[in-house]
Amino acid sequence: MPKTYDPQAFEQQLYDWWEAQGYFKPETQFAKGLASRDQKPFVISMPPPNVTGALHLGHAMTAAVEDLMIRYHRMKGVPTLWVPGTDHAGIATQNVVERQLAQEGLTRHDLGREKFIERVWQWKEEYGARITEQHRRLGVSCDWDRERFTLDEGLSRAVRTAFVTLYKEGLIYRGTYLVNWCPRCESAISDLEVEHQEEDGHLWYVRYPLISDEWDGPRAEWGSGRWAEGATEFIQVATTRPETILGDTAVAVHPEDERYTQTVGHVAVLPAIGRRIPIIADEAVDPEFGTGAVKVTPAHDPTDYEIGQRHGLEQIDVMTDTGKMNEKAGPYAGLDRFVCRERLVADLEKEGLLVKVEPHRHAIGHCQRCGTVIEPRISTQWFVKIKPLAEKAMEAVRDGRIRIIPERFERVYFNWMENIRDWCISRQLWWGHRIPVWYCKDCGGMTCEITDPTECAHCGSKNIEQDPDVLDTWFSSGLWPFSTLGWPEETEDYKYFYPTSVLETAYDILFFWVARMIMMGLHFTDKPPFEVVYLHGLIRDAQGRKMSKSLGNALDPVELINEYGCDALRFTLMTSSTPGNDIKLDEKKVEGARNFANKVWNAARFVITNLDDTAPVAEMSPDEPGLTLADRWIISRYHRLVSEVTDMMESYQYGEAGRRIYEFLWGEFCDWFIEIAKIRLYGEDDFARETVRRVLVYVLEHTLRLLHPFMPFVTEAIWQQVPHEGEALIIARWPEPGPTDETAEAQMGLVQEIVRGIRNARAEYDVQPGRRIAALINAGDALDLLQSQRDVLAMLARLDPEQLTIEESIPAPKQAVTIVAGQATVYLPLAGMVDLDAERERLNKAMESVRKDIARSEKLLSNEGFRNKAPAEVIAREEAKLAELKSRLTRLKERLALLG
RNA sequence: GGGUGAGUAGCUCAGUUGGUUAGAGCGCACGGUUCACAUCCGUGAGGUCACAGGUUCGAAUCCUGUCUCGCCCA
Repeated sequence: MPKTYDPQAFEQQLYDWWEAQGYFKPETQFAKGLASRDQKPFVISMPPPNVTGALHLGHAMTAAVEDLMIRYHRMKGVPTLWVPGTDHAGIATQNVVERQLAQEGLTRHDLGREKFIERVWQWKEEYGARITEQHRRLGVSCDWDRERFTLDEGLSRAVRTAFVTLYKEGLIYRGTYLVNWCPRCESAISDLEVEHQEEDGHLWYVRYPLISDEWDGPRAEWGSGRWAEGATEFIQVATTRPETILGDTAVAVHPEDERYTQTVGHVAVLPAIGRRIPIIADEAVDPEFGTGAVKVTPAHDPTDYEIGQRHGLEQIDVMTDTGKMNEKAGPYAGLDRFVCRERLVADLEKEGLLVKVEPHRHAIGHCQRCGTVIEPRISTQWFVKIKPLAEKAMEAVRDGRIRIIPERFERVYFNWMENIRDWCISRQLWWGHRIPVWYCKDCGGMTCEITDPTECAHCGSKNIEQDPDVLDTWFSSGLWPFSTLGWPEETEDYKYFYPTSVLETAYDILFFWVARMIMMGLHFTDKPPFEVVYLHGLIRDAQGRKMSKSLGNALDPVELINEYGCDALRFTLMTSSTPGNDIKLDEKKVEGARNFANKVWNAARFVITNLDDTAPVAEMSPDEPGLTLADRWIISRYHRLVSEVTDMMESYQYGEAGRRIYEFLWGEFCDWFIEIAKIRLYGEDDFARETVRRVLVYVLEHTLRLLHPFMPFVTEAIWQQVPHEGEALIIARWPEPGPTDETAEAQMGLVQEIVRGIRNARAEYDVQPGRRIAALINAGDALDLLQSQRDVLAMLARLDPEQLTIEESIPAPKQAVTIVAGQATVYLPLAGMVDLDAERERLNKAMESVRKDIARSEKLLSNEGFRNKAPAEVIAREEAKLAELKSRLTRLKERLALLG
């Protein structure tokens, strides 16, 4: 093994080998007898990354968590399947390809629908392959033979089936409603795809002239400055979007607003357009806002839309698909909506109709994909009637058939589900699943079928045309857990692997994706699509900002892997947070994880180079004869680790599990056990040497198994070199907890305390690091124990074995440093180095701290309530602690007295 | 406006049924070329667990309120 850990040297190679061996496939488990078909499988559908570009750290996070779950279950001997795939990502992908075209000076219209789609497929082939390659670098052990793409034939059939079914059930309908329109994407989008941002805007106060006995309407041209000449009465409204004035069809006030009681029923003249619009009363108006009178634009505002519905107002869409003003906008037709805003405001001012402008902060909706300001707009679209689906979806979580981790997200889920609104699923795009509805040009009927119809279902006319629109990407993603397994066909995979086990993803797509999968899954398969939803947090930069390309703070997972190795990245992602919490990723952490990998690498190198045909060690117990204290201790600690880590894995505490393994390997196995092992490895006793080798092999080989789901590559690479049974760590069995030895753990604790005490004293007294010093150990009850650990103490504390005295009771030498450790008292006669004053001060400080602890402990123990109510175990522990402290204090006192 | 998360060492974070002296990594200080590892080893400093009440024998942990920051929804 090379001296330094170099992940580049083996990661790729190991991955190829694993894949070639078929280890990622459940069939291999069956073939090798590692699992059987009678068992309930563990299944994850991988959230399909968009084929828009490259993977980011969020994908790395998903990969790390899911691969950990998959590897853990595979090692547990459970049939395990992880289905990978990619998403066509309608708007996003169409956008990137359009951007690419724009660089060639082309638009998608220049190419035409067919050519454009070809172009997007080219993109998909290129980037889909790249994503797959990157996924492999992340070490994902998914079944690539089952890889799917949302536009695959099978998945397209699933989409068709789903649509047609919902259509025939009356849960999909077409209608003209107010939708969110993105003028840049030239498409409707769903409520979820609108991102609201607080922004500084303005509130324009405008007055509309009222028709009266004195004034029956404008006599001059708009823009002449005399348009409202002669008008005597006005109603004042306030708006944040003046351009929508052009589509106003009423002015509304609150019915109980006395200021306007007289005005209701009058008629106003709409500026610029000259349309006569009524003053109406409606409960929805907030009398506190602005002037208490609001302009009503049913075609461009959600509230106004509803008011319009109640009052039968005309809906006038004044814009085009691209956000320009249309012919309904009168003099402003052809202008961009924001240019129109400026012009109109200027003209209103000129006509004396602009009363004032106030700064105003409000939330503005933006397109999630391109950032363009959303225009609420009347449009004919397809919708899913969602309430019936949502009811069932809530029930599944409420009754525990689906569990969300962390649990708090269940409330978020309910909250959203309860207030859910119909889902607009049609998109005016070219890239995606075409809506399977054909319109008859003769009878006007709609034909909706799974297979393309050739004639109208109503009149038999051949003169039919398919709806040009495509479906929201999330409509197909919603079917993912079952469509990837073959649904609507009753395939073997579908029957065996569905429903899946865990759906793991970032919490930001809980609504977009998870909720929809639950709704669709329950509706179409009658089963919850998964049992557990595990949500991880978002990756942020070291300053806590969301990583983004525009900020330039996005770390590329592949670059990190190149620099630190995949294992380091994955270990960092797994151990840096708890479920549902965001991670501020600092490259320093990745470096630390890389160092850990290096540590494990070198520990293994040490073990391996010190073996001599040592056989694999399947089992070991602390009570096996011939073991030393250190052996019993490390075996016991290891068994405890297995038990704790397994519990944590079962309860989704992966981060904590990873940290425990880290602490064990570095802080116990390397820092203590390996050091102690050297005594026997470098000694003359063959039996002792062979024993310690066996312990080293046993603990190392099995701890690698625990670490494997966190750091798959380095563990496999090492494991292959360590004596073991079986062909690969990836399919090795997860260890079972074995017996522990509390006595050994306690005794080793004393040894460690003594060693630390001596090291501390050496450091404080500036003893040369290499110098072997004398020590007198007053062992008390621990005499046998400490005598048996002479070599260990001498080695770890750098004591001179010739001058190491361990007795039950030793009179203290005057010129010595005193260390009180557990039942033992250690004297270091550092000739000529001990400053008596300094030593007195040291002892006094120690006494002070002990006295404080004694006081606290005594107070607690003398408390009636504590004695009566605390568990006996806690009381006993406290009593033991107090006794220990008292003995410690006595010894410190004696020592101080001796110093005079 | 509603909901929700966070506030623990200089920084980033652990701390899952309330129970020893609240931990880690990084950073910092001091010291180290011993044959696994300087991607390392040893030692150390550093915290009134945001604040105020409450429940309890006992609270970082449970409850109430307040403040600051973030996110989601409207």
